[in-house]
Amino acid sequence: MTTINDIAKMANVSRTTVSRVLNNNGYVSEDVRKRIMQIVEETGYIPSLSAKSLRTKKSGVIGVIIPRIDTETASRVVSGINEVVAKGNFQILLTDTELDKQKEIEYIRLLQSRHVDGIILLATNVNDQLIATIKDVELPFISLGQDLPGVTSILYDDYHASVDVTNMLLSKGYEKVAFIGVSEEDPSVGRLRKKGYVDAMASRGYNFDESWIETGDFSIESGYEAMKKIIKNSRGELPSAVFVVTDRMAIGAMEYLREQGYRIPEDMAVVGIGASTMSRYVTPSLTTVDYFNKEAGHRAAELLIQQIKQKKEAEKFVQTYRLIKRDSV
Amino acid sequence: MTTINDIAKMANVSRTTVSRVLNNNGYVSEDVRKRIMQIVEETGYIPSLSAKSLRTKKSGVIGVIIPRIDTETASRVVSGINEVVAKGNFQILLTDTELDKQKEIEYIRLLQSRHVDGIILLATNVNDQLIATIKDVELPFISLGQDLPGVTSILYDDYHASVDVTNMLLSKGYEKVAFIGVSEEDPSVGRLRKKGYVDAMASRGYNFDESWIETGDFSIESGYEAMKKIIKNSRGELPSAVFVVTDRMAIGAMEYLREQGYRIPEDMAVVGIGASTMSRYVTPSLTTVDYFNKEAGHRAAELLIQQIKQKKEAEKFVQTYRLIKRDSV
DNA sequence: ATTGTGTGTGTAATCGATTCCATATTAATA
DNA sequence: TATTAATATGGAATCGATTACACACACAAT
Repeated sequence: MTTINDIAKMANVSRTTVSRVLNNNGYVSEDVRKRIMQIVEETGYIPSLSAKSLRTKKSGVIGVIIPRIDTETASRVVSGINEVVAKGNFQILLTDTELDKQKEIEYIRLLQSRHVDGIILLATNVNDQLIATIKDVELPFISLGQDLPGVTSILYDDYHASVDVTNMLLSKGYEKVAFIGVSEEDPSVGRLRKKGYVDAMASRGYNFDESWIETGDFSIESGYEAMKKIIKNSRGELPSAVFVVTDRMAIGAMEYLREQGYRIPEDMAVVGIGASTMSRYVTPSLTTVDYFNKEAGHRAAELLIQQIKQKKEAEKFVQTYRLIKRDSV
Repeated sequence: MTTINDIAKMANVSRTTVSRVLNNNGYVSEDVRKRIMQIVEETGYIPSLSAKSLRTKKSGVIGVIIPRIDTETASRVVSGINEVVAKGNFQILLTDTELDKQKEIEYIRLLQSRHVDGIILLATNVNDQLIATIKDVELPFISLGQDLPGVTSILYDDYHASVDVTNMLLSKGYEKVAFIGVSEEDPSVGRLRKKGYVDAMASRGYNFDESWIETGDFSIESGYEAMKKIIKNSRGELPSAVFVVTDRMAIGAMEYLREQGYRIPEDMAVVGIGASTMSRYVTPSLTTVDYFNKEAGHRAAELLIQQIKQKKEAEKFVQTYRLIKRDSV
C-alpha cells in the first residue's frame, strides 16, 4: 500500500503538504498541488482511514443497531438511513441483535470502540442499563421507534394509530374487536398499541372479552396461532374483527381464517400495521397503517448528522402515519 | 476516553503488559493480570479499534456491497452473512449502490481505504473495470450471484432453475409459455435465466413468439406493465403461462391478470423466482424457486472468513435451488 | 529601512494501540 | 556450580495520517 509518505517522497515535498492538498486546507502553490494530485492519480493512492480516524477522532461511520435485518420494516429504515448518510459521505456499520436485548448494549460499546461518529438504535425494549450505557458513551445518538428518556427519539405515533384503527373498526359497525399484540416488554409495539386499543374500546363504551386478546412474537406463524386461540377460546361469541399490531402477524391470522373457511371481512375483518408490500397483494388486500419507515430513517439520519456537527439537547419527534383502507375491512 | 496508557499508569505497569493481558499473549503473572483486569472493568475501558487497526492492518470489519437493501433477497443475504460474521466477531460495513454500477467500483475503493478485512459483493452487472478494481485491491473477495472471472463466486444455478421451470410448465401442458425477464446487462438474472427458458423451449421443439417476451426492472409495477404488453401484443394467440424471473414482477403480473379478469392458473399459469414471503400468501399462492438466499449469505461469509485466514485460489460454488409448486400453476 | 501580512513549506509531536528487542528474575538442567 | 530455559516486564519503534509551530520569502505599508 502506498502511504502519504510515499507520495510525499515522490513529489519531493513533506507529507504535511500532501495532507494539505488532500484536505484542501492551508496554503499550497498551484504548482505543487498539481504535481501531488497527478502522483495521487497515478498511484491510485487512498489515505488510510484508520490512521485518519485515530488522529481526528472521526471515522465517517455511523453505527446502526437493528433487531433483525430481514424484516421489511427494518430494511426500509436502513435504506432510508443509508440514502441520507451516503450523501454526507458516511457509511453504515450494521449490527443485528437478532432480538437479543443484551446485544443492544454490547453493540453500543462495540460501536463506540470503533469510533463511530454516531449511533441509530432501533430498540425493542427499554431498560435502565440501556439508558445508562447510551449516556455513558457520549455519542450523538438517535433512538428510532422507542421513546428513550434523555435520548433524541423519533417515534411512531403508536398510541393514536391504534386508537384510530380501533375507532375505525367500531365506526364501521364491528363491535366485537379482538386484538393480537406482542409482549409488553416492547413499550411501543407491545404497550402503546395495546393501550390505544383498550382505551378506544373503553371510551366508546364497548366492553371486551379478555379471551379476545392474544400475543404473538412478530412472526407470521404466531399470528396464525394467536388467531386460532382467539377462535378457540371465544366459542359462543366470536369477535367480528381483529386488530393485529403487525402486518406479518395479520397475514398469519388471515391465513388461519381462510383455512377455516371464514370470509374476510364478512365473517371477520382484519387490520394490520406496517403497510408491508405484502399487505397490498394478499387477498383480500389488508387494511393497514403506513408508518413511513423510510422517511423515519431519513429523519433519523438527518438528525444524527446535525448532532454530529453540533451537539444538541435531546428532543422527541413524532412521525405521522396514515391509515390505508383496503378490502379486509 | 481512557486509553491503554491510563490503564498502564493506574496499574503501575507498562502499556506493553496491559496489551499482553488484553490480547492474551506473552507471559504475565497472575497477580498483574488480575490487577489489570480489575482496573479495566472498573473504568469500562475499551481499546481503540482505530489504533489497533492501524497497527495490525486488520479491522474486524467486512464490507458488503448490495444493490438495494430494501428487497427481500438482499436482506436475507445480509442476514445470512451477519449470522456468520458476528460469530467471528466481525462487523458488517454496509454499502448500498442503489443500482448504480459506478458505485460498485467506488465502494470497493472506499472499503479498501477503511481497511476492511474482506468484501462480499452482490453485483448487478459485470464489466472489465469492475474486475480490474477487484484484482487491484488485493483483498479477500467473494462475489455472490454473479460469476466474476478470477474471483471466488457463489452462484445461483440460474440456468438450470430456469430450464426446470420452463420444462415443468411444458410438462404440465402449458405449451405457450411467455417470459418476463430483466435487462441482459445483468448476466445472471437477465441473461442466464432467459437462456434457460429459450433453450428449454427450443429443445422441446416449442417455438415461441417474440411478442411473448418482455422485460421489467425488478419492480412490481414493471411486472404489471410487462404482463399488460404481452396480453396486448399477442392478441389472437394468448400464451397459456408466463414465467417471470422474479417474484415481485410475478406478483405485478398476477395483479394485472386479476384486474383483467383472467383466472390463474386456468387462463394463465404464473411462475416466479425467489421464494419471497409474499409468494406464499398471495392468492393463488405463487409457484416459485427457492434460491436459499440466507444460506448463500452463510456460505459467502464462511468462505470469506476462510480466505481472510489464509489466501486461496479463486473458486466457484453453485448453490442448489428448489422448485416450490403452489397453486398458480 | 523597518515592520507587518499573506503565502508556501517543513519539523516534529501526536493519536492509541502492537510488537520486537532487551533485561531481570527464577527455576531447571547439566 | 555453571548454564540454559522459562517466566515476567519494560523501552522504544512503528502503523499512517493530522496539526501546532516555526521559518522563509515576497510584497505592501509605514
